[in-house]
Amino acid sequence: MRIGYPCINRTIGCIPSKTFRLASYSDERLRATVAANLACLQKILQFNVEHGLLFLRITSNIVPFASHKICTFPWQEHFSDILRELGDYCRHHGFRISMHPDQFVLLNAPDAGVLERSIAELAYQTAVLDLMGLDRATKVQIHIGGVYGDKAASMDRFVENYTRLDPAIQARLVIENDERLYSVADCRAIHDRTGIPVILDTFHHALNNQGEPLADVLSVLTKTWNNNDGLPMVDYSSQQEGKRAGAHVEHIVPEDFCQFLDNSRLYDFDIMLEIKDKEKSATLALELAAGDPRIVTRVG
DNA sequence: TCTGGTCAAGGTGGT
DNA sequence: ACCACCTTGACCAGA
Repeated sequence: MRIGYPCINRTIGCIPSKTFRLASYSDERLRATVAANLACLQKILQFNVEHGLLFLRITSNIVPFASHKICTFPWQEHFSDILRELGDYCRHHGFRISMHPDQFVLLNAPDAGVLERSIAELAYQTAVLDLMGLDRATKVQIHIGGVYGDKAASMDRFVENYTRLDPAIQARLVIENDERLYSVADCRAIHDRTGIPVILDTFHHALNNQGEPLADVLSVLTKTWNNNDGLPMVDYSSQQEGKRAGAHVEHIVPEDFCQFLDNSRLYDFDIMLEIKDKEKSATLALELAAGDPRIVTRVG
C-alpha cells in the first residue's frame, strides 16, 4: 500500500501543470512550458520519495495541447531523455504514478468527433507513460462516460470502442465508478465483458451504490486486477461539511480515514487521496497508517 | 502588480 | 435557457 495525491504539490513552490492560451500557441512556448513542467514534476517526485509518499497522479497538462491538432511540435522525441530519466527514477524507488484524463474523454460518446478527440487524448497520456518506460501497472483511469438517454446502449458502445483501441492504450486503461451515472456494479459489468480493471472511488461509491459494504466491494474489485496490472488502486476522499454533496474535503478527516483503513484491512491496494490540501493530508495519512502492515514508504 | 473574465474539449443536474 | 461542476486553477488583458 502506497499513499499518494493528485497532480499538484502546494509545498515546494512550482506547478507541473503550467499552460497557456490556445491563441498564444507556438512551438517555442510549448517547448519551454513542457520543460518547466517536467522539471517541476521531478521535484515533486523527489519530495514524495523523501516523505514516503510513493504514489502520484500526473497532471494531464504536463504537455499542454498534446492531443490538439495545433500541436505539431515533436515533444515525444524532444523530451524522450528526460521522460526516460523520470521513469527510471520511479522504477528505482518503487514509485507508482498514474494519470486521469479529464471529463472531455468519453470513450462511449455517440459523436464521432468527441470519440476521436478522446482517443487522441488517451494516446497522448499513454505515450507519456510509455516514454517513461513504465510497465503496464502504470495506469490511465477514466470514467465510463455519459448515459445519453440509454445506459445499456452506452455501456455497449463503451465495450465496442474499447475493443478497437490500440493495445498500448488498452494495457493501461482502468475504469472508475462515478458519483452519479456508473456505479461499482456497472464498472464490474464492463470488466466482465472486457477484462478492464476497476478502480474503486470510495467517495463516489458512498454517493452512488446498491448498498454494498466497502469490504464486499473491495473483495470483488481487487480481483479485477491481475499480476501485470500491479496492486489495485483506490481513490479516497470524504465529504466537505456544509458544501454540496460530492465536494471533496479540504483536509483529511482522521477518524474517517482510520475507519476506512480498518474496514479495508483484508485487502492491499494503493491509495490516491483526493483531498484539496494534497501532500499535507497525504503526510498525515501516512502517520495515521503507521503500524499498518500494508504500508510501504521506501523500496530498496 | 493586481484582478476579474475567461479558458480546447462534454454531459449532467439543479436553478 | 443558463450555470456550476468535474481529478487539478492558471492565463492574460487591462487597470
